[in-house]
Amino acid sequence: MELFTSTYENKIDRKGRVSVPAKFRAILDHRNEPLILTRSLTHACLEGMSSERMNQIADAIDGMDAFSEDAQMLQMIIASAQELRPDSEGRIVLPEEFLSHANIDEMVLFAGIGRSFQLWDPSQFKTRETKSRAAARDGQMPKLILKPRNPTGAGQ
Amino acid sequence: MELFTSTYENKIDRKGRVSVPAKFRAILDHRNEPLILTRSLTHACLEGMSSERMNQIADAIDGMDAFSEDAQMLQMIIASAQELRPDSEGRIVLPEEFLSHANIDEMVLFAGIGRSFQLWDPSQFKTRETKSRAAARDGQMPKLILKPRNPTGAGQ
DNA sequence: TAAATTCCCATGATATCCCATATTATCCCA
DNA sequence: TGGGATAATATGGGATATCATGGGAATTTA
Repeated sequence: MELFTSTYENKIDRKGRVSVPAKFRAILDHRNEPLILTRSLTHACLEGMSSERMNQIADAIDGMDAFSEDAQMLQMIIASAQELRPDSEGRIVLPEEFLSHANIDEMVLFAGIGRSFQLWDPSQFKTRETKSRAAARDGQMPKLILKPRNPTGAGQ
Repeated sequence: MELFTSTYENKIDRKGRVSVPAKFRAILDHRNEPLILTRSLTHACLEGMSSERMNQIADAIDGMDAFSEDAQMLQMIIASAQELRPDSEGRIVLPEEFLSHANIDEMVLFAGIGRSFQLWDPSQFKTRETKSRAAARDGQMPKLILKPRNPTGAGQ
């Protein structure tokens, strides 16, 4: 499975359009799946993913007690989701509630985080990155235990 | 598993391209995997690895609480990683943020360190090497404990 | 019908492809 | 074992393709 990696900083034009990075589009196109955006529950950013990933989240919520506080909170992820179809040039228009949630005005920073990606106001992302790197230098790195992967992907 | 060994010093041409040492390419090609570069969290250098390792990190994140601090720090690793496909001559173009992180300008030193390799500014690497060797002569040699390997390689 | 959205084409910048060449490493045979 | 032949590698540069971005025109929405 291809991963969303790296960061890209793209401009919002006067019509409100912004290019989805070609590498990200290629991953979505390759799976022939539409792009889903949601507002992050914990950060001033947006989450982008394939609809398959959104289904995984729905499945995870279905596995919980449906009336629990946790389930209801996570349902907000799905409630805020929008399917955005890029135009023939690979651009999308971010709705107003998305822009304000992430404090995005003229530039969008796309950050690949593996199975999904995030959309940030560039300066807010850079602040976060600086803090993470400082924490890493201070030895606050999380334990990372790498497991050999099943070549067939069957165990995934 | 084949190891990345030895050091190579290659030139960055006026288009910003630099040859990945053929020996390193052969290891990656052999696994048919793209090359991933990240900025080291601890040093002024870049880390090169196969995408297999990036997938392992993504798997580890999926197994964690998605909203935890730990998961977020690991996501930052993926966000700062770039997948670089060498051209038909085996060259890559190092993006600006990578060059500045490692203080690389016209030459790149590739240092094989086993399961992965590093990219350094040649003079900074040589300074490091000198210091390490001096420390070793001063008796600051770490204990090196070797274990017999499982011939099948199953135990990693 | 005015405003907003979508479609389509244009363009500059950048990255990639492809071929050429010098230099180094490897091979092979006397 | 030496040394010329051969192959692999790093490097250079022109041609081509891709990508992000811009904007006019057509279409939809309110």
